[in-house]
Amino acid sequence: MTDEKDALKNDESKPLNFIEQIVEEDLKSGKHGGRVQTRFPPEPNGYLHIGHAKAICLVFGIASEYGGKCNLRFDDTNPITEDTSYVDAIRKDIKWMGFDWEDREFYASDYFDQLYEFALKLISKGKAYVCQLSAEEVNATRGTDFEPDQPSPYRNRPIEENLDLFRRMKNGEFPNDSMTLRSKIDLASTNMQMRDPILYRIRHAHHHRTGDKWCIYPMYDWAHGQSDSIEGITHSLCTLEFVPHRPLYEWFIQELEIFPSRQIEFARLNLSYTIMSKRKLLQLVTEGHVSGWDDPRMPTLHGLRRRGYTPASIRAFTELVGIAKRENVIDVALLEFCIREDLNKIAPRVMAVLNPVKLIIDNYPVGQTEELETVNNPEDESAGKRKMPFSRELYIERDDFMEDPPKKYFRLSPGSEVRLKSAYIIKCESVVKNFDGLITEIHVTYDPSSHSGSAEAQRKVKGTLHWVSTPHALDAEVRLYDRLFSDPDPDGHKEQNFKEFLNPDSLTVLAHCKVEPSLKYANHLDHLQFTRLGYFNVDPDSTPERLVFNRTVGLKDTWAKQNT
RNA sequence: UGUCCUGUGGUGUAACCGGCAACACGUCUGAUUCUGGAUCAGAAGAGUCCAGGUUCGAGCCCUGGCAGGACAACCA
Repeated sequence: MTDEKDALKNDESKPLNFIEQIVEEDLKSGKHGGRVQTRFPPEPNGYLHIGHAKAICLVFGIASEYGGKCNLRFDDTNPITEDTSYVDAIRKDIKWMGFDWEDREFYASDYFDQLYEFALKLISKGKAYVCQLSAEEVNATRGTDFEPDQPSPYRNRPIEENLDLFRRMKNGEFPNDSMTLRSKIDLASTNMQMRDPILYRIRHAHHHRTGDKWCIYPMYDWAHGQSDSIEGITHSLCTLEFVPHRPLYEWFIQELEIFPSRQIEFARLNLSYTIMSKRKLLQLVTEGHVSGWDDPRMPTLHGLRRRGYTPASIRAFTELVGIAKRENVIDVALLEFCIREDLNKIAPRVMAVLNPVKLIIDNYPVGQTEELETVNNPEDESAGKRKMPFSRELYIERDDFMEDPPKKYFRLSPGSEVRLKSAYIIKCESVVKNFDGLITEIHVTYDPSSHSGSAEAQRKVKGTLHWVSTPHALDAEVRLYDRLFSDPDPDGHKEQNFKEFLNPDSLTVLAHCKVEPSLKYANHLDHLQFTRLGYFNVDPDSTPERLVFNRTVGLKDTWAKQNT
């Protein structure tokens, strides 16, 4: 991991993204004494997804690239949506991605006391007031783009009274929603965020960390920037939707005279055919469209992990998508490219027949079995070899045989010769069909001198087929996942509409898959490549009695064109 | 009808102090046959949102438009 980062840093040909440029300028000018400190600030109200992975790689990456540190800080200011189960899931995901926040695990709720003191300071300066308007009433005072808001009747409440009321708010003397603390900024600002934003609301709710200590909770704007300052964050990286909040972020820093963290925004990741909105993902879970946050079809890190994605492939992906400020939609094909590229190197090749048809070798002795050696991974010699049982009856893929083949069909057909992977060259002699005309047996003869690896075996044949020995084959269940949504941009649709694009065929279970016997106790194997079917992992529910495999990603779909 | 952000091949990201628009994915073509849908070789595809201006020279600087996005939660 560290080596990888160092290599990146030393790669002069790699252009700097705009954030790296900012950091380097700051370093050059000696800002903050050359210190770089970032943070990853998730709200524990959902699972992390591939979009968060981009942010994680960015903030941890920037820190390590410039000799800094990155904190993990849970933005837990809203007790009614947050939960410790999410905290645990988020921690697990960041570790899985390969990043380490060491002992710097913080919580915005750690700063509630400090934040309260800050609020008292703001009130004392006459820059905040306790407002007793209801949410509806506040809305009614809102102006328009070119009309200022009407001032709250409580806007000019005396400082002492504000201090008293705010203390009593904190002490629980008032019911939920009865009053708020608002900052006093500029009701005519063209930036809506500056029109007396709310700092605190009353919530008599149990918090997953502070319990019942507090009944007033800070809003995002009041908590986030100040938490950055408290931690001495030098570069506070966030997504574009917070751009209009930056003036407020800076206003608080100036008024409170605290550490000047700088907020820098970048464009969030969007993936085609994929939903990233946490709210919508939650809906998929709660309404039962998926089995949970870790459903293999979910874009969550938990889902991707269960599906067989590797952290390295996701890191490579975030590197490829880059960092910029323009809205973007990344083609899922790029993510799939990254996982194929990774798995191609590490996944052992295994024989599996999805749609089997029997192949009988007429001149092979009845009852004989031999063990043939085959390489586990042609891309990686250190992966070693294994034995495959071979016998008179085999299964091959039904579409690897054609009775009446087109010109460039290089697989098996009447009279043609092909090689059985790691075994012998065979020649098709005849076929047996049932009443419906369906082929039930293919009869072939084999060339005993064409054993894989022998001198005679140098003879060229047109095609190579994968196979499994019928008496030795294991039954397995293979899950092929299609995309969850049929629309390229389901996230672009507002509100409920995204559900119209749910793909009813997103999960297909195929029984009757035949796999080679070496997979009986394959649970320890993380990744496999089933010949021509794609990359798979072993489902956590799999047992030796019931083998279940998830397809991580299919192989690149050019088979039809190659037709060989 | 406001403020802010952003406009570069199909997608994404580059292009130093203005100097022949590059890389990756995707697409296509060819080679290759013990599977590797890999690999190798090659091709097509943008003249940088538009219109002016400055300049020997503009994706980059200036002016004016246009388009897309964000912002009007007691969410973050």
